[in-house]
Amino acid sequence: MSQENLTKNIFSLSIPVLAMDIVIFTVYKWTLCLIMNQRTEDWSEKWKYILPGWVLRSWVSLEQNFDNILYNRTGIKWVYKEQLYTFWEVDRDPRWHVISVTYYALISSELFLKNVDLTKIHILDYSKIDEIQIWYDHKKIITYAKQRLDWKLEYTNIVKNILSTEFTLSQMQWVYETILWRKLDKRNFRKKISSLNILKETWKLDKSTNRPAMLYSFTDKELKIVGIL
Amino acid sequence: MSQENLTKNIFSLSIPVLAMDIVIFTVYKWTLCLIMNQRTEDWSEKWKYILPGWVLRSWVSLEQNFDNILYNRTGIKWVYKEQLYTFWEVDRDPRWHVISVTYYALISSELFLKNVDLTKIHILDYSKIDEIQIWYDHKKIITYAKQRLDWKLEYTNIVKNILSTEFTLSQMQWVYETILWRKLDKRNFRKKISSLNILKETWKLDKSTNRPAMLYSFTDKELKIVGIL
DNA sequence: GCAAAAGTGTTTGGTCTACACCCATGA
DNA sequence: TCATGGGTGTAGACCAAACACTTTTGC
Repeated sequence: MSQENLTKNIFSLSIPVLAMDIVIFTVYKWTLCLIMNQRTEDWSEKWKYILPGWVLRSWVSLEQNFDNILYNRTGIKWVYKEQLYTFWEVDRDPRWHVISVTYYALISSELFLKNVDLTKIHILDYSKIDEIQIWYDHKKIITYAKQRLDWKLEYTNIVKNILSTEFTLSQMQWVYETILWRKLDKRNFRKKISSLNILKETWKLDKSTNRPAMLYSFTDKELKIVGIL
Repeated sequence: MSQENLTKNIFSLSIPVLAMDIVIFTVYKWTLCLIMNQRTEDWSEKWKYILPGWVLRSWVSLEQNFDNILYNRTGIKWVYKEQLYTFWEVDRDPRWHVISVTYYALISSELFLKNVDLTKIHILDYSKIDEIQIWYDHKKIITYAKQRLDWKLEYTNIVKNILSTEFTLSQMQWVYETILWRKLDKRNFRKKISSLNILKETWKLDKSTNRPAMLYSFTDKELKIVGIL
């Protein structure tokens, strides 16, 4: 059944359409970015940015659905993800009642750029989202996802899902500073991170800067609750 | 359309059934309790406890749906509520794919007992849930709700939704101790609470104990993020 | 030799914890 | 007068924040 016939049938039962939308964050060129599609509205020529997503079918769990959307749009099989919230989406066509289960995800920009076809999906600067056209209430979802991301950065080791596997402490601090949008004290940051025992030295050096810096990696593979800031 | 015909039609489209289940907590006789219905399984005579809930229809927002379930089952029009999580429910009948949007809610036992018909809905001791029969994976939902409740107790003024409008500091401390299931130091508790400026004295006395105690009420109507413990 | 980023300690103020006794009332 | 729960303060440990200079390298 086509997507269009399906939604028509769903309307006739007077039940809501169940969909999934996903918010994918990355840090690219030291800037927090979103991965989004573009679509025209049916009744106009205007292009708008829209979160990757589609209408849910049976037989597939929510997590599997996420993975399918991700793979379909980016060619990537696994990223860190977390369920965000389930929204009742109000539409301008009053026959439409969409309930959208949303997830957010983190990806390192290296992994993203290696797999993706940039003619089909776009990477856009989070700080500019107020200036661009966004599909319906997807901006509300993005704002909610950003709040959750901020919180998780402060209280867990989630940041490892945005960093590449080896990184310097300065790079890690820059990621915190760009996402949380505030300056952190270098000495206090390093002291705190090293007291948490979540990193190990690789004893390799990053020579891309003037004075070479130690490269670190995370000791734990799993998400861990730790007060970072 | 009957609920049964509706679900049959939904299956034929091979989309998941969308439902809502709600977890209602209260503190009754200094014990954390759940408000649940009872239902027999179709193919057996066994009675099991089930969370209040039903299949979602169009035209009604998620929050409105919650209020409708609450009113239908308890006769109560408003309680504090929060969306919890959206679960993909695996059932023993493989044709069934249920996606359940869950909420949790808090209510003072006075308000609950004033409105409810106890032949239609039950109040049961949270600490005994391992000993009773619970519908499918509703226990998983309850456990998740309890974690969220614990967290919110520690970091917000959410406790006011379980207490009656005027209460003594000892009553407040008892609520924390029964829900979090640990002893708190009386002096430190009172010091912390009073430093937060979230309560005001009513200058009335509770004379039900030996030495009369000051009755307090909350200054803020809204949920507020404050580190309580 | 100088520009650029890496790396490193100490002091201070605030917050958390542990802990024990007197007070007001009802029975 | 005694049993019951209400109410109060202090000392030590720990944690967070503020703050500036030296080191290593590339150019």
